[in-house]
Amino acid sequence: MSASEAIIATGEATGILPTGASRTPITVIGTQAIRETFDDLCIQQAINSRNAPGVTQVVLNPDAHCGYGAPIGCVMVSPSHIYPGPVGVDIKCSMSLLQLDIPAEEIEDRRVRRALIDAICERTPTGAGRGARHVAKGRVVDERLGVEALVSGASLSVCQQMGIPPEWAERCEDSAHLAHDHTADSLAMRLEELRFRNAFPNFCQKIHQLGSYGGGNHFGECEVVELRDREPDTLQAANAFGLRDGHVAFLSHCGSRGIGHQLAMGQFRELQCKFAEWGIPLPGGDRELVYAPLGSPEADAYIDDMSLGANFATVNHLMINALVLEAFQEVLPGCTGSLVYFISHNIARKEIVDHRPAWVHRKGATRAFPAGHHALADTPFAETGHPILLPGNPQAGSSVMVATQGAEKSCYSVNHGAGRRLGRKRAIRELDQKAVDQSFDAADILTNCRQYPRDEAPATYKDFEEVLRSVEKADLAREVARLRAKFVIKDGSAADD
DNA sequence: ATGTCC
Repeated sequence: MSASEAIIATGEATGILPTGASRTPITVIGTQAIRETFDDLCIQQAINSRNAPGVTQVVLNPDAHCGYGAPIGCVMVSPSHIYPGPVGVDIKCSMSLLQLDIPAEEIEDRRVRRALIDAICERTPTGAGRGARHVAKGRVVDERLGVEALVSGASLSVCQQMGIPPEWAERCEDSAHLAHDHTADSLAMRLEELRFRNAFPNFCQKIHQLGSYGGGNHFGECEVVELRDREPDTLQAANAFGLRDGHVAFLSHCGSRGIGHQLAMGQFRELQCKFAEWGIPLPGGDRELVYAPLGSPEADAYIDDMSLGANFATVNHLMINALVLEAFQEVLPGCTGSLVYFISHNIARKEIVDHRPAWVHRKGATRAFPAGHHALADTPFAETGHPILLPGNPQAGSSVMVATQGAEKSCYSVNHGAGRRLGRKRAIRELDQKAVDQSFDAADILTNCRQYPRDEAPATYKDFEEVLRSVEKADLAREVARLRAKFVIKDGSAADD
């Protein structure tokens, strides 16, 4: 039986995979059209993850596709083990949304939008590369403050020193990540140890990347908020989120940049060496699925490194939002902005699953706690559920959703976007540059790119409507607002040849 | 995702 034949559909929206008589099957979220997008390797990765030691549940989301060890677009739960691969190479890659008090009409004029693009690009660099690409009005963070950000995340002190409104920390899924022993001191010691071992060449250059987007699928996007409907539930959620219908908002997607990459790769390498040295069998024979039992020095080290990367990503996002707000204020003096939410889709968190604590690894998956969830008790979202930020593509729009009680079936998780349909190489080979650029022009969506990267064109992503239909039919979440793109900030250097 | 080949 081939891997894809192992999918058993149990309804319009969910399917299961048999993975052995005694285990809970994999939960698959997706309409039939979506399930057909899962290729054999993606399914095989899900099965390997499900059969891996200590794993009690795996959820495959509609945006799933092949990843490092585990599919991007999956949730893996373990009460006893931690898995670096199912967090991924970009630790705490996340979404954030800034609501501005600007009516949509004020940015209708293309010249205003062009000025905004320039003002934002002067502050927030895009692209990979050594350190932050030089930008005229970026913010330089020195070594001492960089260390403080890595160790304590978006603390009051860090926010104040970086010009981040401290109240934004309350609008974070997690504003700070602690060490394995729940202290920040151990994180500081771990960071010192890593630097002593020279695990961070060019540390200061990596710190300079605070406030930058990076490349690949990372982006900043100016949106107009369009509430889904005027039903009381939608209005209550929109109100709690601080969303304003018909007004401008700014959506950001980025992660922990070079430092998270260095931390993740270092962990993969070290654990793979230990598995080889000790002759431990690899789950599904895949070295990308190495793991560590909780309580072991290896697990402690991974949790610490993940937290360091996660704190960088958090401060990076908040600084980007502060810089974007500053750019808006330069072009449209007097405007104000407030953070709707900052939420990750590449992180492992300790949560309660089936009444006991477990590490929930979300790899290209978004936490989805509904109204009344115990973990939201002391947050602004206790009565509504927190905002779920899902990038679709600039032409289909992006979505703000909120979880329903049905999200329990997916370990309180949803997808993290549309998911890739075409591989990058194939997209570059098959898509016509002129057609891609003209499609943006026709939709009146401006970009900072001279040429929009073909491997990031909307056509390279799955049908966003079908993905959202999968989420709603499975009764995981409902849409609160659609975000309509007005301009995109992205690394366009690859398409420039 | 990534100092995308030190």
